[in-house]
Amino acid sequence: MARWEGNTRNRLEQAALALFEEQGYDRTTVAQIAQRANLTERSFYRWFADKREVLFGGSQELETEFVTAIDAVPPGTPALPTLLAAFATAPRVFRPREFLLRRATVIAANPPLRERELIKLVTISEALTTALLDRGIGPETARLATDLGLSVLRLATERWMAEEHRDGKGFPEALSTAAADLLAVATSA
Amino acid sequence: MARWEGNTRNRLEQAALALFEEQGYDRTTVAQIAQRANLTERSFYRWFADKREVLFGGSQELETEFVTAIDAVPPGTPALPTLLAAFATAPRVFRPREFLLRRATVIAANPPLRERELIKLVTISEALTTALLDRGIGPETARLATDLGLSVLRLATERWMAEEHRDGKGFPEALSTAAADLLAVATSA
DNA sequence: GCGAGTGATGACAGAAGCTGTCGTCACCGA
DNA sequence: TCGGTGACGACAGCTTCTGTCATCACTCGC
Repeated sequence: MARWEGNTRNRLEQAALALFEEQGYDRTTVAQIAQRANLTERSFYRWFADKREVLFGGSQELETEFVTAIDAVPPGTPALPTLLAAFATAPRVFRPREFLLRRATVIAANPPLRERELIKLVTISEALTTALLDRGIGPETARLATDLGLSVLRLATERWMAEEHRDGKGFPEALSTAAADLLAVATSA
Repeated sequence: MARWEGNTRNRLEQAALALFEEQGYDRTTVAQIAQRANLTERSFYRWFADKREVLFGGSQELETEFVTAIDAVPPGTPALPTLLAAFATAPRVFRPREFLLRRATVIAANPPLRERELIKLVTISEALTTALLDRGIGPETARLATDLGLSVLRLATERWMAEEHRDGKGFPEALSTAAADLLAVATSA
């Protein structure tokens, strides 16, 4: 095996994504992933806790990014506006868009990967709630605001992805629009 | 092995929950569960797709219950009120409360089980959205309303569980209160 | 009653996921 | 130049999950 090539983690991620696309998630063995990255199966598990985790490396960074953005919002801002302001700033999207799309396709097609994605989302959700707590917002309010914020974020992102866009242009507007739509649904009693 | 005892599925569920409590989820093997239920490991997999699934047998019934309740709401009712009305009626809670509490404790302590719980929730969420769609509600509105409704349901349930209660008394009120709190957070821009 | 069909089960084999352990080798600092 | 450190390979082994086939209990039609 060719050792010390560097970039080990990224090599494994790329190999895994490619193989999942080529032959499907469940018909791909960890040994195959490792082999394509010039490693052994055992080494794969030194970089990732399990086979699913190889597609979720950026989760931690995203969480940090969001929390940092929240901390940068002017004090005294209400909970939901705080989250929306943070969302508008944060998405510098670390990974190339193409990678994210390929990744999303693979995840959507495989229940085990969807499960992992959901728990990553919950983890981020809990981090957001905690960040709001640190700003003096009450627990239940923080929790509700997080639910609302993530709902808005998803709708805005879906609409955003459906159109042609460059950079982050227009994303804050998409957030505002989605927030207004949510409010309309909430008040149409 | 003692065959044909009947109630096989339930025997496996009870054995699994007990063992998870006694020695933890990951230190319990499927073979042990099967043995306590007077079965072999292979038979376990004839009743449940995998080790996690043994704790989520009632998920399908709950989904059906909710969807049925939605269909019973008067036509023309807005999306969110429809969901809340359905939630207020549906929780006849099939399983004994004690079982649900033990189950919740085990799930909360084990990430693999949390993952499974999340995807079950998403499945129910999708069913709710579809049920709203069938009532002529637009896709995005249905989705937003489902997000809102589940957020309200969770808050109401948490508060509900924290107090002393008999039957379903007061649960509709808890839903109303939670909905009002959500609205307050949504509008406090 | 009695034989064929049906369904649940046991027994066995085996692939793949995941972990523990130990020795090896490249790199780094003193 | 030498010992420490960290990444890696090589095994061994347990567990999860699946495929396959024989067996046994129950049912239904005759």
